[in-house]
Amino acid sequence: MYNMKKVGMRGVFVIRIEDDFDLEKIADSGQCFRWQRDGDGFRIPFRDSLLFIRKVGPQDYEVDCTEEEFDSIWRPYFDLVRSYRAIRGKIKKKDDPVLFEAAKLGQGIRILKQDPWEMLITFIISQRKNIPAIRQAVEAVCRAAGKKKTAKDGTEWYMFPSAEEIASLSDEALASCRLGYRDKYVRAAAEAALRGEIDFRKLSALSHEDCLVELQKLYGVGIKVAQCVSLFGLHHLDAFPRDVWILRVLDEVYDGGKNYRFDAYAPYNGVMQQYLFEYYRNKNAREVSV
DNA sequence: AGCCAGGCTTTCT
DNA sequence: AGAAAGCCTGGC
Repeated sequence: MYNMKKVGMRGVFVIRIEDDFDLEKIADSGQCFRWQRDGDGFRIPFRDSLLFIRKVGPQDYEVDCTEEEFDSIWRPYFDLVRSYRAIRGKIKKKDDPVLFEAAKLGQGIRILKQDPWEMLITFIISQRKNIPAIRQAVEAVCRAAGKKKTAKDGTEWYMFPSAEEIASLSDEALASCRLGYRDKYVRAAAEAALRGEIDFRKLSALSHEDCLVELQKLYGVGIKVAQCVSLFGLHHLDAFPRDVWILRVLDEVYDGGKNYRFDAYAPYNGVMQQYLFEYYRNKNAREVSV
């Protein structure tokens, strides 16, 4: 899938990625809310690691970690063992011209393998918020409850807080994150995790459908949030979150969803959802701004 | 049982 | 002012 070559500096090397991979599109795709633009690259927090990555050639990316760290942490995170070009190739223009166009514009999007706990809290917070507001709220929770870290180059950042750390916040401290009515959902999820009522090690052994049932037992978690956690946190690539944009495109293009061919794209409907989401959101944004 | 309206906090455009 | 990657509650 990719070749690697060192460029000399300690803990810095260049990786070649010969598949769909577009940092800008992934950053804007609404699946990750903590990526930070930094110069011509991105700083990406994940568990207790922080990666700086920037594009240095058509398929070449400089990363500030060791090869071992890239292989063990970041290759799975970016899902580089899978070919998204091949998934995109399943879409035929004659079968579905809208999805074909969406996938062409969305080429480079991947489904990241993110931390399921972080995804649960993040998508609880996302309810009725736009993306900039989600970023702000998630970062506030990290600052309030997460461990402070200092990267090799001195950059300070905060880990996403554990269930224990969130549960131990006072009402005042949680309220200062300004989550609005969602703060009681966040606290309930943290307390459920402490009681063992939600355990992602057990959840990862279940089918996508069983995951949805388990996740929806949590207060404040409905079908939309459950699908997002399943797709972005548990990497069930057939999960198909229906947000307002997807409901809109299913209604307007696929006759309420009847004409969208889920069977044809299984088990990758979640990838298709990302193409449709980006395409329709950007299309609408352009129309509004004109 | 299953559907639907109303309400909810805050931020961004 | 209206919309924003929704969900809960109560009433039919």
